Amino acid sequence: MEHGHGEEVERCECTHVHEEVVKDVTAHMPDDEKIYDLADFFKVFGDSTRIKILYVLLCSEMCVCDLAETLHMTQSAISHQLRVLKQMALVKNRREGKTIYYSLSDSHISTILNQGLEHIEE
Amino acid sequence: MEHGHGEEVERCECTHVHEEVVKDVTAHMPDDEKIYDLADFFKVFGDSTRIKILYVLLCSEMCVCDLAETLHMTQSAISHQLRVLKQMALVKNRREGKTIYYSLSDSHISTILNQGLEHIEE
DNA sequence: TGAACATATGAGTAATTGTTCATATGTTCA
DNA sequence: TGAACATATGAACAATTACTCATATGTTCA
Repeated sequence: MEHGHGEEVERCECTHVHEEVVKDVTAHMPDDEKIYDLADFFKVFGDSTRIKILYVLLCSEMCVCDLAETLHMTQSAISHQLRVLKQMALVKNRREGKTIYYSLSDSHISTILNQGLEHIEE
Repeated sequence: MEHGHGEEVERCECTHVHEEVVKDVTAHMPDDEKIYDLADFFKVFGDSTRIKILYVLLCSEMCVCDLAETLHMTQSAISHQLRVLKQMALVKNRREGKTIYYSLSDSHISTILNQGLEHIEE
């Protein structure tokens, strides 16, 4: 049983592909670009330092310095991670003199964190 | 103004820590272990191959071979990722002869994916 | 203006991770 | 039983990533 695309590299050796299902599912998949964006989005949640930062900001707006103190990490490490969170539009900041205060910029965040918690708690 | 823990390494040079806020927030943080589990959970969603697999399975139960065909990837690569998804209890499988069918094992998954989509679509 | 402070950032490094390749495990059927 | 098939897995490698260190940017205040 041929797969019908001789010009492509053969990826799968199985001879019994269920072609209808494959076609059907393929038709209902989100665009590749959207998939990559989604993965990048969740990647941001896939680091404990960033999760901690989000939980802190869920509780209170905070400056970089206090975040570092709270999480027992260097100012630089926190600053780097805040940059990642900001790029993904999860946090925003405002300046007050020398100090820069960060806060959550999206209301989905607690929902997403809670869904995650529900899962890992079975 | 001392921070009051001389035995610890000094992580933050700022001299103006807002101690009350730090204390308050610290008291309301989830356990470290839970934070790590959460990060590990979201890490699983932070890869486009795994996201694709989840979207496929959201649509239909499927064998490893068909997944590889659908996503244009090797059987081995898919199998490795299915292992990760299974360890996180996101997918389950059943055997039927030589074939092993995978399907979603958790109803939160579509909710979580949708929350992510909502965010990246602004 | 210049010193002190709060934050940001680039380069370097160690650790993690996704894929490939080769091969092992487990099932069916002649 | 042994050949063919479907899936799983370990080792190796390339790419990514989180942190550190040094330093740059930007603000305040004397």
